[in-house]
Amino acid sequence: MKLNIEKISSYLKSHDIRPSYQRMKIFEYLIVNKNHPTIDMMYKSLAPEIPTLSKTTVYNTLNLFVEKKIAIVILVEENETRYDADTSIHGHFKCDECGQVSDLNIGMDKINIPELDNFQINEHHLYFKGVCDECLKKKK
Amino acid sequence: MKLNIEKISSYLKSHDIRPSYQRMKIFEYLIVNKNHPTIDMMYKSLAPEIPTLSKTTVYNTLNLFVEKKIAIVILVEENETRYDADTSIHGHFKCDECGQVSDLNIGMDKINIPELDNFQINEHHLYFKGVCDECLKKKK
DNA sequence: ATTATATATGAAATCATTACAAAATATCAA
DNA sequence: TTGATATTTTGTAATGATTTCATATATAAT
Repeated sequence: MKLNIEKISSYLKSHDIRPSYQRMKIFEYLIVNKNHPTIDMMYKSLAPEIPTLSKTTVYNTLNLFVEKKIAIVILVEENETRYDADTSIHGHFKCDECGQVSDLNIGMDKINIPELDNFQINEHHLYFKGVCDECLKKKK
Repeated sequence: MKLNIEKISSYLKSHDIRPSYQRMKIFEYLIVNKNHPTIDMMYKSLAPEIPTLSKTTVYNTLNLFVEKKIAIVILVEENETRYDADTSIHGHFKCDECGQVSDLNIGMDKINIPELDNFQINEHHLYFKGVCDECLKKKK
């Protein structure tokens, strides 16, 4: 997706979200950074640019994005929630050393689970935790 | 694993955990129920039997179990943590209707992820959310 | 028995998230 | 443009899960 304002605006509109300034900046943050941020990361990053920004607005906006299905919740930690504007089915890896969360290209179609044959599946979640190759190199 | 006290006691000891009454009852709860409980579920279930039980003890005990690797943390909800005494690699399904969390037999070996070739993987997490077959029948 | 160590307990603190009411902003009809 | 109305944003207070901490209790060692 391109980054210009009009693209973001029409993308939000097409998902029944009125494109306010805050909503556009928050959505832009997600697609530019692709870093699976926490609420606090987004707030800290955008606050200088939007001095009146309230953390509540970040919460409200992300809840709206999830409800309208243009973002998903990612749980890789016990104490905080992360978000991703990539709603396609894919996995994640969290490095316990550098803290980065990266994407994994995993089509869930590869995984066949007979136990779920008669189940209705709404959400797919796959993630790993460990140490990434960069951090492994540094540790040597 | 058998359920008798001595088996539990020696299992805890073999993992460097002193088998106090509370610890044994909490571990017994996990392997008898296999229901991936929250702290509150364990506390409410055991409190009548152990009137002096404190919720802090349940927290402390589960943190100890996880540290000593005889239990794992399961994240399927944003607001609460669940636990499982089955530490083998497997997946979970949470039904949004009845709330039950069930096990899935998924060897992660089936999933080959080239992106992680040079990564050290410590934890594997796979879960799905949706509606189970029982609840689908009831809805018709 | 006595002392030392480990564990359990409950109250208070912490921290992410939500609820709520008021202020600010945008939309729309005239 | 103006005013009326609905929507969004904001800040504070409330909520709820989890942790901290000091004390009490139980267990182990001498």
